[in-house]
Amino acid sequence: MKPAGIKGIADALRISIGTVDRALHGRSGISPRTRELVLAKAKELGYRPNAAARSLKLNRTYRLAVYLPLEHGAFFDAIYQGIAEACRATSVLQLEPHLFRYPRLDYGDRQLLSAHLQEPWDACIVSPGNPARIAPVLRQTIAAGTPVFCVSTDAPETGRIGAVTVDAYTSGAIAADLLSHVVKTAGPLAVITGDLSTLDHAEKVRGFNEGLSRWAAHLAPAIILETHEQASQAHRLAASMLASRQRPVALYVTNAMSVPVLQACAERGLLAKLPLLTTDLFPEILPYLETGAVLATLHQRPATQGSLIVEQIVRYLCEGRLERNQINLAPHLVMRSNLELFRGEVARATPSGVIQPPDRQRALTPKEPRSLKKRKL
Amino acid sequence: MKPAGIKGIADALRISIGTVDRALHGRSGISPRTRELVLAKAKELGYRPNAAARSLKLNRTYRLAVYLPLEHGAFFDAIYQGIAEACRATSVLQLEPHLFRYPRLDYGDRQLLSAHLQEPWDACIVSPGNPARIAPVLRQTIAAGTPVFCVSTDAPETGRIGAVTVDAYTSGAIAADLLSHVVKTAGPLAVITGDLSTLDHAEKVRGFNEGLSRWAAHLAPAIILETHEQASQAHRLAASMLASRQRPVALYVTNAMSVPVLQACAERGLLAKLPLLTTDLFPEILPYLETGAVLATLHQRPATQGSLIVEQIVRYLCEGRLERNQINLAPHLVMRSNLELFRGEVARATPSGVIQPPDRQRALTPKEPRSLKKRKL
DNA sequence: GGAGCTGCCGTGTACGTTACCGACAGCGGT
DNA sequence: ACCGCTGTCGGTAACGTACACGGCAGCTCC
Repeated sequence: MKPAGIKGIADALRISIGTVDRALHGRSGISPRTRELVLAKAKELGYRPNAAARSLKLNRTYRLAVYLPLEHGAFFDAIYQGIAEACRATSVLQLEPHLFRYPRLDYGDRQLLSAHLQEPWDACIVSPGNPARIAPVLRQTIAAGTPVFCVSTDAPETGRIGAVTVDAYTSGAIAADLLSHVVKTAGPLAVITGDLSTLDHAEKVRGFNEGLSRWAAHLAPAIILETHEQASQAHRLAASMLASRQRPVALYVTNAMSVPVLQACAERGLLAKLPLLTTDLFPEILPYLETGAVLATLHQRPATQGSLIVEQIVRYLCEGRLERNQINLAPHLVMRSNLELFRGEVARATPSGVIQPPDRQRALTPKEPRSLKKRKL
Repeated sequence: MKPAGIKGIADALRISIGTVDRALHGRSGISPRTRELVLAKAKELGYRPNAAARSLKLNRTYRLAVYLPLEHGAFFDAIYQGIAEACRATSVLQLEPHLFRYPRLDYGDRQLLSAHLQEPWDACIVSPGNPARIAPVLRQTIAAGTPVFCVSTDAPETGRIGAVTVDAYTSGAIAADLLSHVVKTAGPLAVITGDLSTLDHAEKVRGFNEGLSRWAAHLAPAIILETHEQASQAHRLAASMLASRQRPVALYVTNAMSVPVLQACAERGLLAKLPLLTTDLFPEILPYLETGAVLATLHQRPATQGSLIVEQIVRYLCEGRLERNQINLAPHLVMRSNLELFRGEVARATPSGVIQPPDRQRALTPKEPRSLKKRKL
């Protein structure tokens, strides 16, 4: 009826629970024959370890290393908020998150991870902006015994245990889908993105373009502008594009550079005229959403991603494996009509964009020259 | 540093753990003075009961009564799927959900709940279609010691412990928001709804109308059609409306009666012409979404609601209270562009629309005459 | 004044698991 | 024959909590 415990197996085989424990957990000091017998009986009786008893016995705090970039502060702050919140809410075992931040999406993560290779972390969370670049270090970390979990972006080929992402391709496709219905006049569309060498942005652009070609034959293919994550450049590019002869009929901003772009629109009096789609939800964008100047923003639900990855970690630490090792979330479409429901998720981050845990916080200072950013990938 | 256990309090006061236990759990056999001392020390030391030890000690299965209507089968099936899934996934304590179904949203729930008043349920989940009508029974249930949780719709004035809902008003508002951008030609809008006496539908219509007046001055106020949850009537009403002189320029279906309405549209060759918004995600609607005949559907995330309410129950059973007793979810907007991400959530329900747990399943047969539906409320 | 009762409190056991200690057989070496 | 070593297994304390049981005062009552 009910699944037998370790004692049930021991009684059924007339051996001691110590032997059963050795067999089930691959410990040494047991003959291969006995191990086979125990494992067979365990499967027969449907053994499921009692998580409560286990976490009671080995009552330790699990140390969780979280590596997030300082770039896109508000977004990654919200991810860490979700992580910390979930760690606090977990009742079955106590998790202690430690945050480490590095300067940019594509630089600094490897140094931090390498430095921690010898330390006894129970799990670590990374956000691999450039999966291929960081893969070797992740493989080393896994080989050293620390399970790796990915959030926001994924690196599946490294053997990471679990991942929570939002589908970047779908984000782009949704943007195209919406604009295909809203934009009736023919004309070019514009995509303002960060850096196409970043997987996330490339996927969004791909989804947007494929969506356009499928659903919006009346619209010209999109103009792609790369801001390289600099506000001044974003403003300059947007302004010059809006002043040009080939003015776009709608805009889609795939990164957090919405505000300078919106300012450029406002300067030319196009705020109410031009359908605008943005990405993420942060305080500065709220007024634009409320007035309808921004049609919708593609909310990547960072807090949800953070709490889900912790949920995966808990499950992995308890059961030793994951049935679904990748969770692909749908981005939420936030508009003036449902904005109220998301107010709780915005602007809970610290103003500075840096979260300082009381115990240990190390932020790497950028020493590597900027030119190293261009890699062969 | 770390929160003290029951032993820590006992040592600090130089008394036994038995006495501390009596004080903390309000048991008899302790003097008021000692109890005060213990409670004060517990607060001072920041006592947090060890969930693992507790659930190990009282290693019982909690019995969970789930009351859901047979009407709108697919939707409530999905809620139960979410509940059952979450019960299985809970490692800290074992939950055993028992499903009871009653014929209609507005009839049959009271009888089931009344009949169970004397039974020892550890918690129950209800979906109060008409909160005012069922409130007395819920109050009785709570008074009898069974904590009540609401899903899909809420009855906050009854003293229920927790609730998970999607914001019906926002669903309507989102529909209006979308149509305000998509529909450029002036004309009336049509809302096909169930029964305006149901709170859920009334709220959606209210949200839709207020959204229209705020954001779509160019569109005439909506025509409201009540289907009373009958497919034939839905088809008839939609067909006659589409044939009338005042043909609407867009449709919004707030209940699960989309398919007959869509068929009526198809019969008049309006499928590609008329912007259509629907509610919920079920297998029959998938082709319409794929082709773009349905612009978007407002997915009320029944599985998510189910798993979240179980999460609330677990938290309540472990900690004795809830910090947030109401969770208001945002509906997901499912369109052709993000449909793929939701395929896993659709059509996992049993074909008959009735889930039969192996042990005990009682479905009330409708005996009460239909006329009783009209109550003074 | 002892029996019986009540109020208050300490002690012990059990929950299922992990980790460690020690028992015991078998073996080779001295 | 004794020692030491290895491989295999049994036994058991302990994790923090819940709860039953028993003890010890103080009291009443015949």
